[in-house]
Amino acid sequence: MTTERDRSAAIRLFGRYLRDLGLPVTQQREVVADVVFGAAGHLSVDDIADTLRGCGERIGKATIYRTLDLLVRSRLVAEHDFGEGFKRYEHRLSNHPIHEHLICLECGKVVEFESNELYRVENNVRREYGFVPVRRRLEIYGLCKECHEAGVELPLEGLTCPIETV
Amino acid sequence: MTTERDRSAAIRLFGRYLRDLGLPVTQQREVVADVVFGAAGHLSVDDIADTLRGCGERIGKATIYRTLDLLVRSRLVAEHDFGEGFKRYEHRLSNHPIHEHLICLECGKVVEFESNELYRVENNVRREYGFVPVRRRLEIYGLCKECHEAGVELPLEGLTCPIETV
DNA sequence: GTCCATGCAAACCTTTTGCACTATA
DNA sequence: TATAGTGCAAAAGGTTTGCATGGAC
Repeated sequence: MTTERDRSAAIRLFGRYLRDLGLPVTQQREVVADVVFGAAGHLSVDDIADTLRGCGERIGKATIYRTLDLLVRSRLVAEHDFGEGFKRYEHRLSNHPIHEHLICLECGKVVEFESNELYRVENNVRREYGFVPVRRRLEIYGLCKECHEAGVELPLEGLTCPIETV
Repeated sequence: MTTERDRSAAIRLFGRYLRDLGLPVTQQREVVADVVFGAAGHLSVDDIADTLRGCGERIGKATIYRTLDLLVRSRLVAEHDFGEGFKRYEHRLSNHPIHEHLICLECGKVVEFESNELYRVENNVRREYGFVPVRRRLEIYGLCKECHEAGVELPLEGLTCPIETV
């Protein structure tokens, strides 16, 4: 969650970003940004549209998409694709601006975690492949603690013979 | 790349998978599978359709999508989303069935690499969060060796002030 | 002969775009 | 007042689905 102070500070930062680019700071942009900065989790565009509708704000989806594009460019917001067929958006105001995601295949819950090992991985690829890392994405899909403890089993649909032995 | 032997073995495995499920082994399914198993890289559906057209095969896209679904379910093929707006497919017959991807933001090249650190990461999340990992996805975006050596610089569009200091 | 697959086109879903109108600076 | 944004609806692009026909078993 975001504190009220972080939230308004973020909106001011977004305004600064827009002004630096010579773009107008419109009401719609501020309202969309406020929804994103004030939310805890990973919002879909529909989530944002629903929230706005709940507040009595009448903002078109095109404007939401266009504002999200600016928010992502400003790096105040991260865009995610968890394979659901649409994108999700998450502000980066937490104490852990760089984190990865655990996604439960049963209930869809997303847990965030940090991994220091990833820095080692990035150093390795830089050294071994000459590849210069800029950003990364690590998602681990599986069963969250609650689903696992509830005894959920995931059906394995693949070949009975593991392909590694082909 | 796949050897001719692996390729035909894979097609036989796919046939077995279909028969185990009581599904017909059709010509179209075998041809699509053959294209995927015979290709080196990460194929888009259009890549597959083009290859088929080049062979004089007249197979509808719906069939390609439906066959890819079966191939992915059989776990002989992996599905990827590199954020291009469409999926890519890669057979899993290599010597390194589990690998991650380095994706060049400049030229789009995809390099595969393996990371033992990831096992450690998975053990950590299991221990710390009670999360049971099933599959993972690690993609590192950046500049490949060639683009980096060619002096390519990526434009940074974000706020000048890093958000970590908000 | 019974299913199921195929191919085509239409539908679907998210995202993007064109355009007349409105608001910012 | 110039410039850019907004909202709506239409378009775009990848993927899925319905349905009549054809093929697998």
